[in-house]
Amino acid sequence: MKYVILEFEDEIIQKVHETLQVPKEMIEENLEIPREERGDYALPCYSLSSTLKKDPNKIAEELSEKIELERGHIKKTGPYVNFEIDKAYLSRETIFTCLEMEENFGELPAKKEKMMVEHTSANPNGPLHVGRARNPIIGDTLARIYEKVGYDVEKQYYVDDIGRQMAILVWGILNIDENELPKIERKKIDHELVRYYQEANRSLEEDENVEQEIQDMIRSMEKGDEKIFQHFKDSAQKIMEGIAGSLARLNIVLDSYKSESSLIEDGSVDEMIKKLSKIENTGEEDGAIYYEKDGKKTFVARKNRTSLYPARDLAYHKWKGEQADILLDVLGEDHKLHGEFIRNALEDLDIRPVPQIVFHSFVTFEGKEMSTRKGTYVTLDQFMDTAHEKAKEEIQKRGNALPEEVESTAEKIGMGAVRYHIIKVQPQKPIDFVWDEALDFEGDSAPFLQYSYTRANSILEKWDHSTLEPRSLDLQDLEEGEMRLMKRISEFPRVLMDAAHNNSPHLLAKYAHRLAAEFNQFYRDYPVLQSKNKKLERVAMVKSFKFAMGGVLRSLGIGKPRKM
RNA sequence: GGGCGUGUGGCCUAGUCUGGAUAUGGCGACAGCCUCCUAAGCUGUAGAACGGGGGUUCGAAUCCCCCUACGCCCGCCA
Repeated sequence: MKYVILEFEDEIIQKVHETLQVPKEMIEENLEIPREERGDYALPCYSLSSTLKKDPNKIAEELSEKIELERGHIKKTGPYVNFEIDKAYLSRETIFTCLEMEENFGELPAKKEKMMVEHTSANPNGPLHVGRARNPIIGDTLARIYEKVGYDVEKQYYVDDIGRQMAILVWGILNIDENELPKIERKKIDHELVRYYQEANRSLEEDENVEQEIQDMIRSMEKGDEKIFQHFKDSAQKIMEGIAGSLARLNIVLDSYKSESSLIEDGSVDEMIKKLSKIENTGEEDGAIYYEKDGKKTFVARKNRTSLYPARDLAYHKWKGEQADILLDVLGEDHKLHGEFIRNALEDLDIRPVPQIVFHSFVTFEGKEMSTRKGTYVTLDQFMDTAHEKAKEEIQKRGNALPEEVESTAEKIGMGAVRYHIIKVQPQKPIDFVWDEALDFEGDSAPFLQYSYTRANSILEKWDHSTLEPRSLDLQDLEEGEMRLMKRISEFPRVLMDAAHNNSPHLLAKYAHRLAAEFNQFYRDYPVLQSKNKKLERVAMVKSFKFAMGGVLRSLGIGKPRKM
């Protein structure tokens, strides 16, 4: 793999470093990507000027005079130095790299570290709703990005099969007559069972005895009552089937599941509580054990010494750390404090690695909170079905897809739209889910990306497939828009690195949109198959785009329709 | 009361970490483009001094302080 853009960056940093004798990190920090007219990279010399105690104009002048770039040129503009890469060279090499790597274009050398990305981990008490879908979409996209950047990634789901939520569900299943429940609106196990959960919550509010019965269940489960324990595990298992089914439709597949109950069964939670009680920041109150940091107490064990969630989650993180070198958790913003606790406590216990945590804020539905308990939500399944139907309608309206492919194409477009709609917004920003926006298939949407891909595909299908020998192409006199397209393509590995480094999957979505837009312009301006003297060259560019966009879509978990 | 996060044209959004040269893109609006590889596309116009105020700086959407609106959290729940 040869990525000209990365080589160019290195060259700039190296040469500025040699000329000014300032640390490379400092140059790297200051090097930025300016607006297009000014070149590919820019170095403002102001902050260098304070360390070097020299006029920034002088520094810019010195750099522009002394530095000779192998594949590009350098220009001083006031206190700035602008670097421009030789576009013909960049385009040529990018074409070669794309044609050689095909859809692996953009991937970086394999790294030694094993990574574990934990995402979703929703309580198994009912189907995922649109709000809960944000977590898996962020998690899966990050996992895909990290894979592309070279890590071996395991996608993990932590199944909370013993909490209060489970007790409520199990109580409902054991005590509520199916006839009292509303009709099933979808034949899917999680949708069927959530009715018991919702009805149990209603009983809980109306009847005080129910609370007592649920407490009793939790107590007997904790005391090791095998029968109750089995009920908990079975119910969780069933709901998990439903959740996994919904996720699979979005191209989200977990590699492994770890249940909370297993950590209790194998004694690792007790062990963790023992470890905790030995460290300085731990205290006891009334027999209960807590961890304290910055005046904030987190209880890890009750006075009867049964474990609390924080202790179990610590044991879980210790276990994860034994499976991988780098840990990444994707959590809702309600877990921020808990996340801090986990990181602090692991530090104090000297347990490594400490996880990186991506927090995302909540999704509201047309301004209102979504709640599984209250049943006020749009389920992910419902969203996916509606997206599929809308995509199907659009396909039929246009009539470009083959009849036998309508369903599979509608699925790719619909599911792509779902994922893209969620992933294009940075995680920490709140999303208000509005049907019309979610199902807008124009502009900044997945179908826009897929459309550009099918356009490329369509050209390539019409091409006679005559021999295309990259090295014998005439790539000397490329036109502006051709080079712009290749430049855009060449940025892919850089974007992947930035998205991974900042745990910002939305950066990839933004790039995907820029890439598709660039191709749409190329498509308008440069006939490919009708071209008299550049047909093969342009076919090579279209192929390059198809490979690059194919890789981008794969990293976003979005399907690639052939026609649409 | 305290902590964390968010506030950018009518609406949604990038940029904020790592301060820099005319603030990104989409929706909507208006005006255009299909005898030519799919118009889910493309071109153009109008529209924001970046929640408010103060400060640091040669320079602030970006850093610091105060205020404000909204979300989340502050349980021997998870």
